[in-house]
Amino acid sequence: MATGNITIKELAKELNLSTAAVSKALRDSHEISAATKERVMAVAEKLNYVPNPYAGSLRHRKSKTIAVVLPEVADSFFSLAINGIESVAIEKGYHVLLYLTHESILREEAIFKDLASGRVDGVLLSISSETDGIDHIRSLFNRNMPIVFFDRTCEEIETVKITTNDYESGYKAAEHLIKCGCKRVAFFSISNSLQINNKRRQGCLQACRDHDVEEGFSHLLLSNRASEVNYQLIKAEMLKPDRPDGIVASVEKFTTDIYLICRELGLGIPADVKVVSFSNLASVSILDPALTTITQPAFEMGELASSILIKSIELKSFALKNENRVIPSTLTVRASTVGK
Amino acid sequence: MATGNITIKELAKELNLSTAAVSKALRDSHEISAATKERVMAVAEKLNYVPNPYAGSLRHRKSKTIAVVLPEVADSFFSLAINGIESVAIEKGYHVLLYLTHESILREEAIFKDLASGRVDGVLLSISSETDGIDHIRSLFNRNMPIVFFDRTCEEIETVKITTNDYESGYKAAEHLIKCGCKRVAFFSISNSLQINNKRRQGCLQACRDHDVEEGFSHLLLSNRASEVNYQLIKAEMLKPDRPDGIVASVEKFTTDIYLICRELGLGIPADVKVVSFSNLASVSILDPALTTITQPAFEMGELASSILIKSIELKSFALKNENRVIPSTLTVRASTVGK
DNA sequence: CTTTTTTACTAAAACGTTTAATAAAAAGCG
DNA sequence: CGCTTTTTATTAAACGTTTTAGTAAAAAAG
Repeated sequence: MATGNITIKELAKELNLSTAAVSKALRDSHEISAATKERVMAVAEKLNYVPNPYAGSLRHRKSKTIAVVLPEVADSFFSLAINGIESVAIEKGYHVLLYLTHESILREEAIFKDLASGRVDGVLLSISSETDGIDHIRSLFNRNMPIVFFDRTCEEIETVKITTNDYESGYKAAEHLIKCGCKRVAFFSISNSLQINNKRRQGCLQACRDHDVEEGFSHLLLSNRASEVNYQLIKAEMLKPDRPDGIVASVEKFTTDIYLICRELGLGIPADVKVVSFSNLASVSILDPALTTITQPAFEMGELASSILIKSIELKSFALKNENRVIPSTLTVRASTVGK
Repeated sequence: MATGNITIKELAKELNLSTAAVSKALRDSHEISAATKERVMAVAEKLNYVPNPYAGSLRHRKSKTIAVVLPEVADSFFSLAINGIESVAIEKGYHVLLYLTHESILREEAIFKDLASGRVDGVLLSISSETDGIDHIRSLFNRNMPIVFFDRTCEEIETVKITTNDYESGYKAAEHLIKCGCKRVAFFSISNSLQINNKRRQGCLQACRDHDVEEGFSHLLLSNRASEVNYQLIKAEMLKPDRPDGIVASVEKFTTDIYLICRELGLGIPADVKVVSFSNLASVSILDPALTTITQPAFEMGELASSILIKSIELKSFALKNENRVIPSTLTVRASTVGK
């Protein structure tokens, strides 16, 4: 509502020029003499002229804006990713519209419907854990909207996907547990439909197979919403006679529940249960015990996603290929898997 | 770049109507017959018509968009706040443009200059720790841009400010330490210019005064950028002969360094040093030792800020008063301040 | 059966830009 | 000096909406 803004028309009147001349002068067109340009610039500066972005967008059919569609920003992974995305975007003169699905496919669909309006020039997407159908995504994609996935991808859409090496990370995590002596490895995740979870799970499973502890492998599906429910689910799991002695947590926030439950049940970490979690929290090293983690390159993934998307928007020659760009995660061993 | 979008003109041609009629039908105007409305709706649905937001914004001089200007989204406070902001915004049909200053006043100024374009209808702001001058903010505010502060406010601008009870929280934190036996309370923060820090510091100081340990009070100013620098600064502080025996950390992320340094120096928490931190991390209860915290109502602050801003945008009668809206924080005592 | 009102629509202007087409003046050239 | 080219500007249309003002036809009123 910053009304009363100065417009090109007013500049033109002030300068006794046509609006076209003013517009061209401001964009440093060769059609305008140096003298006139200076006059225009001076007055524009003086009157604090700032061009109306919507007029420009309407004219150009470009908004210099990208949408970032995420499940949530509670997770430290997404926080860091946003920092990366925004850094690149602002540097390239793009604006960032943030949309949160809160893990709801309905919200995701509503957002995608709106995005068909041409509000943005491209979309950065990490799908919700509920998302199974992809019609809403395909529909936008088919309208020639550039879409780049990151982290939580969608295989079916033929575009660039930025991920970390989820299969290998899952494998490494489970293998690490096994090498530390675990026989019953459990994988805790939030979804069966997310590719990212399946890959991690398969990695875990394969590690168990390769080390002959396949029958000990289990998969616990948790909710990404209510924390109390998860507490009970995890507790029930840990009360089973064949409870896991090693846990790979696919989501950072499960860690707190796992630790508290083990404490409640008198299970020692790492003595009775060893835990490794996908996490980007800085505080993992001061947990009790310090947490062994798989750290995703969150910031870098955001940066890469953002820069590829913007490149594809600006260079029509640079089409988005159906391609996986993988930035590896790192396993950092801490006290939750080794030691007394 | 979602070009080739269907427009009202095309609908009009398809329907043998004027664009005006189509526009009115879509907005359910009484000037259009029920029968025609139905025809229009049907065709709009069939052709997947989505109105061009920029055309509408241009016409209405409203964008249905708000800007959220933050230092960073690394902190869990801001993560939660964003969730609150976005929830309210999307519910009221608003879009959220996210801008990060990365604690740089230059970026903040650049962002504010751009916002003068009328790109957004209002601004939600938490200023950078570098911000001392406020010309850029006042300039936009004077152009009648609704601005609502949250968390890191700016007293000088006469508008609504959403904060928590920073003074009391600082007071309570320090008082708690003193009651636990601390004689030398230190306050760790990132800025001397931020109101929020001054209030917390003054709260701490007053608590020390009221309990006759004023001479033990100190204030350590840290950087919000480089973590290594802070590590050294904190370490130096803890190596002093009159090192603090109680720490109030104004920023969540200092905790990791504090814990690690105490460990390195052989200082026990809480035996030798007691720590309380402003923090919204869920994992504080599983730290070693569990961290006593002041928890800010981050989500609620975001919600309130967002809803007040949008209300003021929509109701011209609802002007933004120079008013402090305070949602109290809660002190949660854990092992870092009590126990062996 | 005329006059007035209501209904249902259309034409045109406007929001603030950019740009294609055009024109006038200046400069270059033989 | 005439011709072409270049420079510098203008006019008008366009981007996709909404809205104001206007109008023809139908309905209601008298």
